[in-house]
Amino acid sequence: MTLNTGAGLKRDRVRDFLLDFVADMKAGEAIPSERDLCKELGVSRPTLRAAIDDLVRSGVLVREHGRGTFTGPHRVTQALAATPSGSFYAPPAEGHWLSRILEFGSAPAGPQLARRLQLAPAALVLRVVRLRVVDDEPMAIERLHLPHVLVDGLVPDDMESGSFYRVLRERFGVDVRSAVQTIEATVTDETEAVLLSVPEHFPALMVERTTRDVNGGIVEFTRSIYRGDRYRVTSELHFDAASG
Amino acid sequence: MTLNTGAGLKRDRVRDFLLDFVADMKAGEAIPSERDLCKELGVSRPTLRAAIDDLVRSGVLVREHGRGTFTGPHRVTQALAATPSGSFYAPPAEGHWLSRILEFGSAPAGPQLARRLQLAPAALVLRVVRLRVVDDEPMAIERLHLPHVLVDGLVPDDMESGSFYRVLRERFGVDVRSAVQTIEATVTDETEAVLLSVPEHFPALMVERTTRDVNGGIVEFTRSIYRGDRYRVTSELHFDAASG
DNA sequence: CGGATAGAGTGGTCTTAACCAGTTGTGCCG
DNA sequence: CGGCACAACTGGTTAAGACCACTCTATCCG
Repeated sequence: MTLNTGAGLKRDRVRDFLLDFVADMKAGEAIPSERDLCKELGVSRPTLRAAIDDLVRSGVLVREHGRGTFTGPHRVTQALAATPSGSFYAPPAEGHWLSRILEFGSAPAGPQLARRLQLAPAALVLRVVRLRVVDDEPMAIERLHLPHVLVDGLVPDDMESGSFYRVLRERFGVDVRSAVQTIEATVTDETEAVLLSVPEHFPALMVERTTRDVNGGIVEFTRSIYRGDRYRVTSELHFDAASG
Repeated sequence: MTLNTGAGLKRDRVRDFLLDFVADMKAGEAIPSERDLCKELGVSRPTLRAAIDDLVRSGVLVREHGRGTFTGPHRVTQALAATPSGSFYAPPAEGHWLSRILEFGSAPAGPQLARRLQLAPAALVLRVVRLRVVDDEPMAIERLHLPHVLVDGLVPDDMESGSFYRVLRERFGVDVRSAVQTIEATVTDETEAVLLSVPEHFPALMVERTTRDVNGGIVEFTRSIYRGDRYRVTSELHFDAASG
């Protein structure tokens, strides 16, 4: 029982260790006590607890005061799914999706993007604008921004079809782990209306997403506009006893 | 500068203090440094940071390494993920929330609602329409529907302030466990526009939520309209190795 | 005068060390 | 034999301090 070699935050290494540890267990089984795990792994209890907190938040583990910590009921956690596809990230099952690349090129990040991607303002950023089309009907405009160093050699073809995240993993060794996503209501402006074939000021969802890899590094910042009449977001929430 | 009297967790008292503190500030303004706040409030840095963590998760504050901690963009941000403290059901953190009850009464479910609530069409359903107001500004219209048998004796006052879900638990023994939520883009109709003090056809989010208790029984079905300029939804996604 | 640099201040991470609060099993006492 | 109390777990909260990484600014040197 030992941690991986010293890359990244200790808390994340502990979390990953626990993920492996839990992988072979049945649902509802108890893991060792926090104090035991601290001794085994050679970390302090706050660090260990921070790692467990992550896994509790994502539903992998469940704590019970005075009894112990147990593996969660359902093992795979997919917190948020978007119709019609099922997932924001998996290639949609329903309909025939295509992407039309409208823009593809690198430029210095500038102050705003630098902040979003946690890069130096002068660092190169790959900017891709693509129109997503389902069954010949325009569905969304995605504006992706990725640190150029991560994806040197990426070509427009890579983004025309299939899973972009698979390309990232297999060709560039970038392993997407988590994302924070913000959704808000908006209406289309003139350009967006034309691209999406809807009237100007048509209801739409603006989705901003920041994606991170296994080490917590930022992989992409994306701002997308989805047609309001064709797109909805579904999510499932879970609470523990303490929730007010 | 001092904390409230000693009820509840210190971390939560610090968080509430910061909420009050931040209430009078403009968007993007800096709060005092962590070390200064510790001295002022007489708490340790881990405790102070735990409180700030909550507010960062719910979008009230934004941290910038090496620069400081700042108030978030002036919007109400609601975390979709259920976090230990800033849950979906707690009144959102920023500003002073009130409810104005517009409608409150029971009637037979009818075919549509019966299906949503899994009741007989003749079963009584409590219907509540309330306008949610933040800092004197209308924010959302909520239309709640609950099986009447679950909440017999509920009065409008119960929904004017505080946590409705706490009332459910403490007074009616209903223990909320999970919810499925759907978000889509829309624009306000005439009635909604008047209530929300925005123009007709203004961008808005429609949120439908079905809530279940610990036994899987349906507790409520709610359809709400939120002002698009003041409301956003944030969620955190996690993937395991298999995600493509 | 301008650019490099050192220092002060910021948040970020981790450790050690208590003590509090539930749960459970065991053993004593009635 | 049965019930109650205590002891030994469990997770929950807070403290105090050290050190790292990043940002900004003011000063010094060319």
